[in-house]
Amino acid sequence: MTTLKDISRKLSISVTTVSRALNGYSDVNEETRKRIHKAAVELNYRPNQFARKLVTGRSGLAAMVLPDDFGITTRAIWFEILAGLSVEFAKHDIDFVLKVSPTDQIVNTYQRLIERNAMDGFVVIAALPKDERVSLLARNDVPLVLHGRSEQVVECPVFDINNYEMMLQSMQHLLGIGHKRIAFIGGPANHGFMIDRTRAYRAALAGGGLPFNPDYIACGERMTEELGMVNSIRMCSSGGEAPTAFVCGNTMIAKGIYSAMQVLGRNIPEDVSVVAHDDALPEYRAVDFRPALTVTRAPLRDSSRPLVDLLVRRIRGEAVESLTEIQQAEFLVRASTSAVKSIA
Amino acid sequence: MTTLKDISRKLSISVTTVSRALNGYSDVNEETRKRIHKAAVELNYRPNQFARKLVTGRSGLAAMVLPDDFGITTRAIWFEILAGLSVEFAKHDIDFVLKVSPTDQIVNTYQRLIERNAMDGFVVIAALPKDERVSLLARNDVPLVLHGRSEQVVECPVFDINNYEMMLQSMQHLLGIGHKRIAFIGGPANHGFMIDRTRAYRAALAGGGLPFNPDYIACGERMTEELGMVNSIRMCSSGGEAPTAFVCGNTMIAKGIYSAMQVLGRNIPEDVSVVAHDDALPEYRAVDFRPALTVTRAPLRDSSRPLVDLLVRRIRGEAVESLTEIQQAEFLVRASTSAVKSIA
DNA sequence: TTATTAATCCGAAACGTTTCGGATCGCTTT
DNA sequence: AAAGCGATCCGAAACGTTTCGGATTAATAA
Repeated sequence: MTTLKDISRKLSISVTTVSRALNGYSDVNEETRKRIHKAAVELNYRPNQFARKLVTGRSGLAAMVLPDDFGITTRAIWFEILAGLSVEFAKHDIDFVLKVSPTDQIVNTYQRLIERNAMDGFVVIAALPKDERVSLLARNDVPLVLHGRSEQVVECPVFDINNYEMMLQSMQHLLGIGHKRIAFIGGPANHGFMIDRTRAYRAALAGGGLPFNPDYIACGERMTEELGMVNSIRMCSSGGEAPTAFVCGNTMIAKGIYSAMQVLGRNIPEDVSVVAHDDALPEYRAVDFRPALTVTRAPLRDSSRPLVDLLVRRIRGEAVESLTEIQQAEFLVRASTSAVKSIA
Repeated sequence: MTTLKDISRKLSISVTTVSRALNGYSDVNEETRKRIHKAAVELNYRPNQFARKLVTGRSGLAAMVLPDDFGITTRAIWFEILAGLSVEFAKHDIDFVLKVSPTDQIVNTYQRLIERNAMDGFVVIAALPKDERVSLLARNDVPLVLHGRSEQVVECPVFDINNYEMMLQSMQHLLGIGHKRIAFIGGPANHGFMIDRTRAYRAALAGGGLPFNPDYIACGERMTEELGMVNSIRMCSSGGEAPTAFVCGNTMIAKGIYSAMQVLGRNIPEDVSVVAHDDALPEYRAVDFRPALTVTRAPLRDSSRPLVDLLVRRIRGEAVESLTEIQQAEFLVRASTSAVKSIA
């Protein structure tokens, strides 16, 4: 543990100057700066972040709070996000702390964390339209970055993918090849991204002169294979006409639909087309589906960097107005979609 | 942000006494202690852990370093572990920081973390017989707790499950109902737990007077469905006699075997018995297998508490000798195992 | 020559704790 | 009456930074 004082002593230079040299202030001679840097590496100096925090207020810690029932989707996804955040924060010399809390205690957990005043910032995932976490943090003036747009007007950086246009694109593809009965199996109805996608779904139907059929839309808290399976089976086997195409909130849902169609003896894409949004989870690779899955693709891993960058810039004090980033998903047509057969 | 000084001022009591009262020292009058506690909650006092760290050396931070290729198994498992650790550490007022690092940089990452001197301790998972991480940490005298026994004699707390006896139990069950050709599909050969299980596998065979057939044992870096699938198919379709029973390193491998047996047209348990070790991952529930899977069960989630407890006790300075804990797995016989048919 | 200025440097205070080494006071022993 | 003791309290230093407000020197401008 070498300290500023050690360097100071060794070089007979004041602690002040050593500190200023190391922090790149302009009022230190270039030559002494070099000596100081040299001594610093020789002595293997590492600034004590706790001492620094005491005076600057910055701790070099950022956190994320997760519900212990894992919400929206599966563990694998969360891990993907966590891993990405950890490495991105590391690039900024920030340690990433993970808090897991009972779902009904999430807000309390935030409250305690805010009081302790140890975190430089938070990343908040899966924004709800009115998000209590967000308002709590914003009210206490602690930096946060939001994944997904929240309806409430808050002063905080936001990262999101273009859910609306993404969905529009999928729909227009299907409409363009003649589909008239298109179902949408999505996620939790109250989440921002689902609201956007639903809006786009309805807009696309309207644009194509098609009616909105409430039986053709399914929501669910957890976007799993099961959700895709049970809902697609239900839609295909209820009295009315079955959909000729499905749009899925993610690839797991699509996987469920694939299984369901196999059970029902319908072929993809001859009988049913399938499109999904692809977060690029390594465990559900769209190209490995048989037939390969047509998707809008926006790798979840790619969201870590913008999230962290935005948060860091907010912590550094940049104006919030400039801190919004929307990622465009790419549209990849593969073998799971084809023109509708006119026999319908 | 209220500080000791605020309480001190409000009560006209020295900062020293306030500090000592709050920390439970005996040299403060019971009545003043009460006044101080009252004022502390009124002012919503939260000790500044950074100031504290400066003088005590304890930061209230513990970390785990993971490889970015996730090693041994799937993301879901890691998340299970992380979540458990986070909530257990929280009970001790310790923040859990997650570091993800390129696999070939793991040791460097530890090195830097040690130099920065910011973590009170580390939890190290999946011990190798000679584990560089462990020796590095131990050499620098930083507290760690080990999951899985390491061969090298280090002074550090260890938590593990009884891999050897567990395996013995599975084998004896199979031997007891008449199986003579028992295969073992495990995990990465160099890991401690795999070594223990392999030893038990061979010991059980020897105990039953059976030969060790190297074709009947399969290792693999990642304990996935695929591993179970390809190896069981290979074993069943090579020239010699097929195994009548499989012991699996985890339930994912078992799942792979189930699929493989279906493909090969063999029935479980009529043609083939299957036993697995069950970490109790919510996504692979042994009771939901068809037929339900016989297992040795030791929920991974249950390991968080002992791990954290051991580490905290080590940090507090308890003698390392007392800090070893071995969890006994329970053996649950279900429908996937039955007496061997004599037709073989 | 003297006043300004630019380039360097530094002392001391501050951040919020903990802890060492007493100090005070009233009682009990000798 | 002096000494000793237990119960309470406290001042000041220390932990390792950053930063405010100068101080010093030499060169430049008046």
